[in-house]
Amino acid sequence: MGKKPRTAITPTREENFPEWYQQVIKAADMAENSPVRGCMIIKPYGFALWENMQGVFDGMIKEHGVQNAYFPLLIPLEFISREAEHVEGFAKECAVVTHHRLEQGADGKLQPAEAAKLEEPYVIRPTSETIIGDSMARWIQSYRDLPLKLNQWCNVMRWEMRTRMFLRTSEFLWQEGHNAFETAEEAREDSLKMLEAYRHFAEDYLALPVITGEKTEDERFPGAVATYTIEALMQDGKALQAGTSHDLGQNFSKSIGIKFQGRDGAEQLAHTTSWGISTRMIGGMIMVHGDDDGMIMPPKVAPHQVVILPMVMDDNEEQVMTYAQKAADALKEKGIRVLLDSREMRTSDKMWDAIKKGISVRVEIGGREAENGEVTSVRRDLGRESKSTEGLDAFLNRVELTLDQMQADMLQAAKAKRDDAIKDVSSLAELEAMFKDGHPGFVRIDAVVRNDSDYERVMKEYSLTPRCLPFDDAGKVLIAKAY
RNA sequence: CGGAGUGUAGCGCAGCCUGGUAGCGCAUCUGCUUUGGGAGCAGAGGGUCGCGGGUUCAAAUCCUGCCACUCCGACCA
Repeated sequence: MGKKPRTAITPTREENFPEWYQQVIKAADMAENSPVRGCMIIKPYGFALWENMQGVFDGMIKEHGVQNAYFPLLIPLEFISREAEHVEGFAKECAVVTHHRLEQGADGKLQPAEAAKLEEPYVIRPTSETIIGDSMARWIQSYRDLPLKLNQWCNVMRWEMRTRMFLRTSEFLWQEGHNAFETAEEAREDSLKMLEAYRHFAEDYLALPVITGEKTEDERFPGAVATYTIEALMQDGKALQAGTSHDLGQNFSKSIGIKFQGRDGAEQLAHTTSWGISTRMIGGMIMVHGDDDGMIMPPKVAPHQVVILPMVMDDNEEQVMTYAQKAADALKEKGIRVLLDSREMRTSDKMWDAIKKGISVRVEIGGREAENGEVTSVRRDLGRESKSTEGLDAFLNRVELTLDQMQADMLQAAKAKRDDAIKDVSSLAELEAMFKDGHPGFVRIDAVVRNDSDYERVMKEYSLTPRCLPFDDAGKVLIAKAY
């Protein structure tokens, strides 16, 4: 068999990172472009990943006392205009619904019916602060109604100029949490708590190392008092904002009227927060974990944690399949998400399919294994070097450990790469030289650099943005190119 | 919205400069042989060449208008 070392994905990351990214998504069968500009079709394998992510995070927020609810897709135009900065921030990317009926035009083609023009247009939600706030204003009467913590899993739409699958699409899936509190301290604390939930989720489930910090004023969410972020670093050296939480102070309460009677009997405005993560995180996982053979799924959220490939010959099909089924059942019994790949395909094709999809552990079962009660397994992140054969029971006993180890190793590897790509500099000139030299990654510098008269020029020239004021390095700012 | 590029079979591309029967690789289907890291041979199916005008006996090819997508910027999760 021809076995020249070939990568499953062309081009390689080195050759053309953006193209590699697209090809990984295609090869793993996660998503494809849609007939609608800027939107994507999430295919079953990609959606399975999202569902697992949802499942984990949904559990986490419920432990924080958050309740799920659902608010409408359409928002009255007037709602959006309530908060001044909010309008400013979103007006230019809102899709607007203006009619409620179609009719045949003179040319026989369907068109919006003039007679069915809406008096007040609706906006397709770019985010739901205003419409949820409207409900909160009615639901909250007394300090006894607080805190109120709501979340919804939904789609939102922002008319983006330039889209990229998962990273930036006009329509995307996310969760948006909206909490209301009695005091400013509680709201501030809450926004930091939700950020910590994001960090925990990203690092301990997606194996994405992130830096937590606060956004600078210019990067703040429209209408927020403070915006907090988790920033991840992709393999090409660009940063990705993977989740944000906002302390909205009383800005939205004031403009929407979320008032309550306080303990002293006086009327007060609630303090609110909002926080969200989206399908964008999937893009981050691809760009942090993927290699030149495709996706690598962190075991904790992998759609399939183990794939079993039966190596069937003409004379042993029944024996091998029976044994493979037994192994699959035993794994399922342990709560492992296992896929027995019994499709009628060449085994080598199934193998590459499993590799490109990034299935965490691959198990090969052929005549030898069936005969001896063994399994042969390989970890996706380590490749064929990690191939080993052992008794089925021994494998079953350690499989959870193996998955945990892989999860930990993936985070560790990503962290090492990330830390390597953070450079400290002490002047703007040094920073400029760094990026002029093509530095891939973060540069850490005294936050006062932002007062430098030449700061704007340098940032613009190298398309840099301040990613955050990291909590772990007071007085510093992290600067990088970003998605 | 600027700059660049690409639209030809499911996917990736050649053909265009110099107009003349629409091709290649992979995938698909059939048969046989194979089978532990991308199998071999033989055969088969599959196309309004992005869309509309124009030039011409003749257009994937030349002219022209439009559309879509991708990349790089500006904007943003």
